[in-house]
Amino acid sequence: MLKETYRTFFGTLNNNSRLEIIQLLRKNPYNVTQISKVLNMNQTSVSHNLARLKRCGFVAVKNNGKERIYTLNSKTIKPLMKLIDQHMDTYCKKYCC
Amino acid sequence: MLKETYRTFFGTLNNNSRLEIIQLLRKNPYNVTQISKVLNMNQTSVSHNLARLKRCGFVAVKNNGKERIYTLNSKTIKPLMKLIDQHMDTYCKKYCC
DNA sequence: AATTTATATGTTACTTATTACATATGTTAA
DNA sequence: TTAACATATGTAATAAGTAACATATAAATT
Repeated sequence: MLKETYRTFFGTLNNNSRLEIIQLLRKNPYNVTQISKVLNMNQTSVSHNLARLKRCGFVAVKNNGKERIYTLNSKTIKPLMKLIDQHMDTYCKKYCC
Repeated sequence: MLKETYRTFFGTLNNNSRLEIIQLLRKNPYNVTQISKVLNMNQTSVSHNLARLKRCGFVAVKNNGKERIYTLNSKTIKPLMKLIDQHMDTYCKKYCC
């Protein structure tokens, strides 16, 4: 059902840890340990959150030996985040928060 | 803080009632009672949710006598929803849900 | 000015999500 | 083949969000 798909989509984005991961991956691809260290999150939390991001097509992963390198979806999520930043610049200073 | 702004933004979208309201307002502006009837939600719930949507710049409101007519932000939220629909079309059938 | 209609707000029981623990799996190197 | 490193998954206490009640405000009609 469409409604549930939206919920999965936005539920995925509505989380500090996942947003921090997304912001990091906007710059560069990283593996789990790197994300974990840079963001000062424990590894299991990073893995759980990456699993959810992957399930929704926000990130893709490729294996490199024992590492797994995560990349942000540049076709849809990168431009989406840009559009959202624009909305926040224009509206969220006045109305939100 | 930026992180909190994102949370407010996505938290607003991560809710069935508010998503239904947004989908309805993508078609047309409506007043509270109309939204309430069409979506079969109680009025207080609709008002609470519209208040949050307004706080974040998702909707605008104008008074018409005792009615208040709510309009979806056509500059940012309409195109945003379109982009999200595109992402879901491409990725969410395979990965999500 | 009292009544009706339209909308907004305060509060709380209940539902849902998150985080972090313990632990499992998978890969490489000695 | 076992030790070490990298990542994933199951589970549960805790934290956060939701819905719906009661009630307040505001405009128009009588």
